[in-house]
Amino acid sequence: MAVTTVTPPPGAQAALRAVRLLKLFTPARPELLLGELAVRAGLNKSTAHRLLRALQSEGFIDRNQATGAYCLGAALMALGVQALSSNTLRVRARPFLQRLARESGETATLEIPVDDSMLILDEVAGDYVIGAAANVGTRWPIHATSSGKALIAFEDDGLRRLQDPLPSLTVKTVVSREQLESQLAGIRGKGYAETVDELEDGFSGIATVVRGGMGEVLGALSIGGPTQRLPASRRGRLAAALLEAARDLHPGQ
Amino acid sequence: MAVTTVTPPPGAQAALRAVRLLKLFTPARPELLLGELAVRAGLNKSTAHRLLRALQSEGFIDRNQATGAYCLGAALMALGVQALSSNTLRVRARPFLQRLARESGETATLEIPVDDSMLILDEVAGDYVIGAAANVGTRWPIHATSSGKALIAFEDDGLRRLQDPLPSLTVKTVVSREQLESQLAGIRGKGYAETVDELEDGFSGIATVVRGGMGEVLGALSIGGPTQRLPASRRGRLAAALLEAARDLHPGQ
DNA sequence: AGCCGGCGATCATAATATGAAACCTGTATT
DNA sequence: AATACAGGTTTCATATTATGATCGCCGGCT
Repeated sequence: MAVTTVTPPPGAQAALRAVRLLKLFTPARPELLLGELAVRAGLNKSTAHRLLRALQSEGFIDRNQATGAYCLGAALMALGVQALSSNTLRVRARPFLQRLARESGETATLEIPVDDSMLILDEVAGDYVIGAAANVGTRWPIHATSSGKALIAFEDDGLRRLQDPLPSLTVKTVVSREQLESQLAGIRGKGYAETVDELEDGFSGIATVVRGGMGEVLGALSIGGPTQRLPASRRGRLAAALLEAARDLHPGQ
Repeated sequence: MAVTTVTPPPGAQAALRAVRLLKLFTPARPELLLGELAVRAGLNKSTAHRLLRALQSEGFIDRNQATGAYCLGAALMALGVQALSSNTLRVRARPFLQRLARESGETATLEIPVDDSMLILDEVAGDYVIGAAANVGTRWPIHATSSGKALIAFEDDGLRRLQDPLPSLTVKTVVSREQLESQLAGIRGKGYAETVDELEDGFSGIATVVRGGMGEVLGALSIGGPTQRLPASRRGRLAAALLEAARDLHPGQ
């Protein structure tokens, strides 16, 4: 819920390196070899090995017994899910998500920024399966999501989060930084952002930011669904409900 | 999937300390102050502070803007869920869980050990809601679960995992180490373990271990439900299906 | 106003992490 | 079968990096 980016601290190099090793594991590369890890983290093989051992001894890293490859460990799964379920914003936002999903019939999500992506903290589906939250924990690039655009529009120095170059996910994805920046004023004016076929062909969404007690941007509420069910007119109507929810969710008075 | 416990490594003190700081956060204490963290981790306040900053800069730690209290961060949520969903055992076990749940009508789970507890890696409910996996990511004490008992019975030096003293969850919980150890031979003989009202009053379960390619114990498959629906006779019958599933799940032909 | 509890910064000290090199082990290659 | 290779693991001298006692700071409480 950082309103300010925390300064990279001195005197904790080893801890930082260990964390960065963990972050090298992605859904696309769930298993990595020592050499790869060392190169990607910019570490000496010995150093990487030592840190990985430490992480392994705590269960944050595990190894494929057969291949010897490193992968993320069970303790990390436990801690991650725990972090998710004990998140106060998530708990507070739940009823609002339910209401948004019920009233719109579409899927409502709560998302927060993680590095250069938006993480789905919670999700309530609309007309389909109730209770299913299949996408909780997944991440999407900031520049292609409505929630991400809302975030960089309203957060101080939000643009710092954008990766370079902006990856293209569909033919509609905005990959020019200038073009993206030119949308921000409009988003600030309306109070919400939109994505139409930019993330995935046939998917549209709208989103607005959620603020904390000090007015700092914590994340975003969003509603999303099939593009053909969400023309501009309907997006505009749903946005009103979204803005109301975000306002009511705000703690400060 | 450690068949051997990894030796606590030298030369990675800072990384270890950082990880241990993270582990101080529990569902019961999701927010902690610097002082508490330092004391519980056995660290100097300065050291704890420095490490926390490093973790915060990477999004593993976050702070409650209002109170200043430390809590687990968003990057950890993302990484934890990612670890969960990219777990190969989980993917492989899924169809077996579904079959067990369908055939028994009860809830089937896949669990793995994390420190002194069993973590629910995946879950398929039986007759009730399909697809709901409400308990994935939660942990239970090893000594009170059928999966935990199966684990310590079949794993080399499994007893090392037991905490001391054994906490009591219900009046039936086995809290004597000797009594627990005396059950292990029986479990090894039958091939599966049971828990009856030991974890929660009215809940019973059976479990057997899952092994990896090298014969090492990876975790446990279990079936659980209301005690009144699961008398000894039925538990025995279900155990056969459980053992078969565990055998078929085994990779090494 | 003044106090108090908690967080954050500083800095001399030495403990700790570092990485080059050598070693080992199992797998492909000739 | 012998050899080369690719990856993992261990070692150890070096100095970089982490450490923690102390002090300063800020914001709430009385």
